[in-house]
Amino acid sequence: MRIATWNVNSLKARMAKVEEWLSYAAPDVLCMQETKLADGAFPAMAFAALGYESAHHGNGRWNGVAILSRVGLENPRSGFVGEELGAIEECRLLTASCGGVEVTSVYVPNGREVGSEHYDRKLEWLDHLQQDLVTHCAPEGSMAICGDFNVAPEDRDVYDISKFAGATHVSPEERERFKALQSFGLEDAFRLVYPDADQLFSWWDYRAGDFHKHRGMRIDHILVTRPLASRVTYALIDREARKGMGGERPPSDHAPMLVDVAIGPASA
DNA sequence: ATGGTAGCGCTGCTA
Repeated sequence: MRIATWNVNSLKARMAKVEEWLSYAAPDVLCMQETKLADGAFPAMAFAALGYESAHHGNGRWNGVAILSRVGLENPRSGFVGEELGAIEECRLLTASCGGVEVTSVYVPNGREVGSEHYDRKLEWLDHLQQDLVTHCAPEGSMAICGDFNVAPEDRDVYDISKFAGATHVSPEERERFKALQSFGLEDAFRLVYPDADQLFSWWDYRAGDFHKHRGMRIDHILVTRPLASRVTYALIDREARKGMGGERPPSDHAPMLVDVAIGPASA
């Protein structure tokens, strides 16, 4: 089974690129973030025509998460467990059962600046995610939590740690919470395949030519429980998909990431 | 170089 995640930065602006990417990357499951769509505007029919069932959770202007699956999609549910109408999670969390795997599409708050109220909300949001996992999920099951975590787990996951002094995405508090997810029983699928690779990124600022200067961060992750981790055969951050073509605008500030797990109908 | 770009949507916010 090929599981992928992509922060598309507006599905409305990116639909053609997403369809193109589906056709050549051929994931069985794709988690998207920042669709920036209301549920009623989500192009479920277009994805169905490509063979994908889908679920979407969005309010419109900001955030918005989705799951596409061509190996079945059952029991979609959004938000934190027991939460009233997404008051805390803000259309950033969606889970569904896809081909025997509990798949979550997650878009963690950015945090803006360390010490700001937005930063505090980011930490609280990550605590909520952890609490839901501990209370309602079993690490011995088959789970994949995929998305934009807005956390670079290690110094080697940013282009120059000295440029990030006091910045979000690398603070000890954020990294502690990322490690807590791992302690629950979730493994960073990228690191299973590339334990020694440095300077491989999933996001580059649109500004100042950062992409072409290789100034990025690895903040998009696929975390898998051990039954899946033991069957991971391949992983890739598709940097090519971040390039603009022939002077076009770049497709998103994030590259898609995928992982192959040797289970299910599409196993390698 | 405390700059810079993209998306939404029409003013400034979010990233």
